[in-house]
Amino acid sequence: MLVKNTFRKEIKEILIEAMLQGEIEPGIRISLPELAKKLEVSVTPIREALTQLTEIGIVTYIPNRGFFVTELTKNEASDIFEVITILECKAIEKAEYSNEQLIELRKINRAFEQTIEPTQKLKLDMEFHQKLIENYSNVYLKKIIEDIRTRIFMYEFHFMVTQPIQTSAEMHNHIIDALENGDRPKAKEILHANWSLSIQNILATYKSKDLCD
Amino acid sequence: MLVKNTFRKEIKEILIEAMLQGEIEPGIRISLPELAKKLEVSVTPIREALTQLTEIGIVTYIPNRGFFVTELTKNEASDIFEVITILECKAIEKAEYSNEQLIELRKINRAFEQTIEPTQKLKLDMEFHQKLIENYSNVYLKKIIEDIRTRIFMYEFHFMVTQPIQTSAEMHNHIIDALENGDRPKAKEILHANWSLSIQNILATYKSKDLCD
DNA sequence: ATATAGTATATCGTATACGATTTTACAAAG
DNA sequence: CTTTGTAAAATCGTATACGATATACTATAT
Repeated sequence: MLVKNTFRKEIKEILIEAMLQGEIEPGIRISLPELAKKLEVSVTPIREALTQLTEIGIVTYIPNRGFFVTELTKNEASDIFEVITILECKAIEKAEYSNEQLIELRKINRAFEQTIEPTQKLKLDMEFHQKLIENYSNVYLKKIIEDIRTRIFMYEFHFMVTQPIQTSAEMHNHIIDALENGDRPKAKEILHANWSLSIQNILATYKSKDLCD
Repeated sequence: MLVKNTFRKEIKEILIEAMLQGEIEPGIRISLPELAKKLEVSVTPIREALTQLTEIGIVTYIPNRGFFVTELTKNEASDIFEVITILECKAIEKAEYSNEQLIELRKINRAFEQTIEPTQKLKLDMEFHQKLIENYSNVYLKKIIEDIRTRIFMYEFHFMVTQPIQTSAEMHNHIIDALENGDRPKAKEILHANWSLSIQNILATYKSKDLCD
């Protein structure tokens, strides 16, 4: 089943994908024996993968109790929102955008706008953001963004946060417009609002579900 | 020997401290059997700690060969410089500074200015930066800064980078002045220059030692 | 009926074992 | 002397074992 690369690497990827698919939800404890059985490996590489994921915050470790998928507190929501916003704004400030890329961005956004299936929608939203900073050279910065983005999308999926999609797709279009016009400040401003919208929607859903403070 | 907490957590801390002390230097392979012997534990928690450290970039993993302390490439130097600068600038833009804190900052900086012992000097430089953003509430952002700062100081130690200390201490003082005067843009500008100085010194030392491109 | 204590079970965190891979050492050939 | 090939040793990555801890369940006391 698990071949090539270390199991640890593969398991990490599987876990992240499972979180993005809603198979593993925030708050739950990840059962090492169950996962080991499911993946047909021992708990050793699973533990190693999970300890890695604690480092980026998507998994929380509690001694003697195990690994839990991190729930989002209001404080942390604003914390990560702040970080992703300034870093992604820095990225679009400095990235290069060819015509091909802008066309590709519009294409993704059109698909995003037109899809109604929630999982697909989230995937396209994520894809848009990935494409947006694809050409930015700072690998380190992109990794941080990637980690945060994964978490945000996981929470959106978890709560089936339904963004006002026209608003979000419109924002994406305005970002692309601004980039096309070379108006980086404008693009940043809209991107800031776009992430703000995401986080606010998550927090609004929290309030209605009274889950986590 | 290792009691309380998980071994993994303690080992991670020990490893980071050893890197900051120059006992484990960039580029070397971390021998699991040797470390296990030295710390009187099995390799299991060591591996777990090391896999965590790969996630923040301070350790690099190569399949079947093991864990290495990450060497600094020129690209990565500018990558992490960019990230720490924007994040630390954001932190001082938003942090609160009491009189007590400004006094404490000056105190640390005075010690930094007056010390000649390289290890102690680096520690004080690090302490200054820690105190600088201590009151900023964004825990997530502070962790990212902490991780990067650890790496930078490790490289400074590794190359015994001797900053023009009067310049650096002066910059610190100007930052404090600006904060005292409520001039956050000014403080940010000087902080930016301060980190730029650090990174440039590291890169200059690289060039003279022709180690890593 | 509820609370507490004791026991059984499941899981966690680490140690040890073992096959796979890499590194090192040494011998043979050019 | 240098290069190549082979064997031995060391290490890596994962599986398994086991004592420690947490959780679940049962019995007893109030």
